Amino acid sequence: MAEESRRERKKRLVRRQLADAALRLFSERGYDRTTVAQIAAAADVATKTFFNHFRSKEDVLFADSGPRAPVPLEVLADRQPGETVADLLLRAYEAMVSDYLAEGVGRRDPEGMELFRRVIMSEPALQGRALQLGHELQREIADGLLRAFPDELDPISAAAAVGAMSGGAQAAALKSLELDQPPEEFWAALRRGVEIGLRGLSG
Amino acid sequence: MAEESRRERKKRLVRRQLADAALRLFSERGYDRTTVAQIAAAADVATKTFFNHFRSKEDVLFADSGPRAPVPLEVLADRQPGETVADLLLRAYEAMVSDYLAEGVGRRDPEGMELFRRVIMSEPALQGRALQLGHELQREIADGLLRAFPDELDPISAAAAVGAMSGGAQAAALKSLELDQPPEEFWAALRRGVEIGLRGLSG
DNA sequence: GGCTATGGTTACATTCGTTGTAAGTTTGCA
DNA sequence: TGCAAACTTACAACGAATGTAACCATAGCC
Repeated sequence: MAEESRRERKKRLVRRQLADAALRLFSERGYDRTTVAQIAAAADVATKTFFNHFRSKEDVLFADSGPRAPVPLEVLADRQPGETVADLLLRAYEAMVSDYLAEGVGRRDPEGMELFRRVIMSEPALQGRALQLGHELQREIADGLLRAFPDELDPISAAAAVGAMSGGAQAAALKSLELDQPPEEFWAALRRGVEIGLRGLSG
Repeated sequence: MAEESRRERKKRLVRRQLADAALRLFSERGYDRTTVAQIAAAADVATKTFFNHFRSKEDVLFADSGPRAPVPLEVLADRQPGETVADLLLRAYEAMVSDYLAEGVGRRDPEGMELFRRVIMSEPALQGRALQLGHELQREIADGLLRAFPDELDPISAAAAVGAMSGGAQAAALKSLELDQPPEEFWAALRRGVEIGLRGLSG
């Protein structure tokens, strides 16, 4: 498992230093008032080295966020007898949240994740990127859901069901953040968003 | 109403020529293989003039898409007696689609809209921007919905309801486009997405 | 231990998006 | 006619991003 050569270790170190320096500088001076040259200088490497590790300035924030899809997809592949679409979708969603809580985003510590969130919220272009990643995740999950209920769902309904749940959850979560609610209420808001997305307002 | 000076007329003309040239070049050569200098040259103006009209290269595609919110907000402000949240939301949504069909996007003709769609789909960054604009629209509608049902809804539920509907509709519509379905099925998919978003899968 | 291919880093040059500035040109209006 | 405001323009500059070729450390092999 730990078959890591000196070379690989150094490479990972540089990458980590670049990512850390970037997050720090972004939150100190702001995203676009920080140049890639400054990030590279802070990590003590050439500017070009930055682009050897990350495709773009944006990417340094998202590249290590890693794929979130495998965990919920595993749940979807393991449909239990008697489980409805909504039940399974909810279970997949809860597994994803648990994984998120356990692993964090991009192996960052809690303070790092808070910085991460604030930087992204500060820049519209970064929000767009985040929404786009969320959308790709939705598509993967919709495909998994369709595989789990091939006889009961069609591609459109599967996409719509996942879109509704994700849209409800996302909107509720963002609203909660916007209202500066404490963590407890945030999780309650997220739960309500999922519920409304899955079963409508009547639930 | 038509109080338009020669100066304003010329300005609008240049803007229109830039937007048209941009859309044409983007669809001919691809988005990032088209430079702003080329767009400006095609419209026979200086490169800087492009940026006097549009904040960025991306903006030339979205700037004239105009606010879509006023129409549904008007419906939300006109809640009818006995109307449920889902009813009103559905009515606002239908008004928005009607307006969309009548006005198009950015006063473009049907072929222009098809080009517009294809260009956006071709570039992830443009998709991100589109998602972001859709999200802003969601927020405005959620606020309007909360104003219409101040006693029955809270900010979180209103956001979740709008997010669920929008998410369902968006996912269904995109899936339909992805499957290359004809317009008739596209509209049916959109309707189904809205339905699932509003009332859950059971509906 | 030395040799060598590999992979990562580096400086350098270049393209393009974007912004600021100052000067020119057209237009609206007194 | 003349002046001020609004637009356009050329020019310079900065930063993101990419390609290239030289350079250096390491891994793997003798």
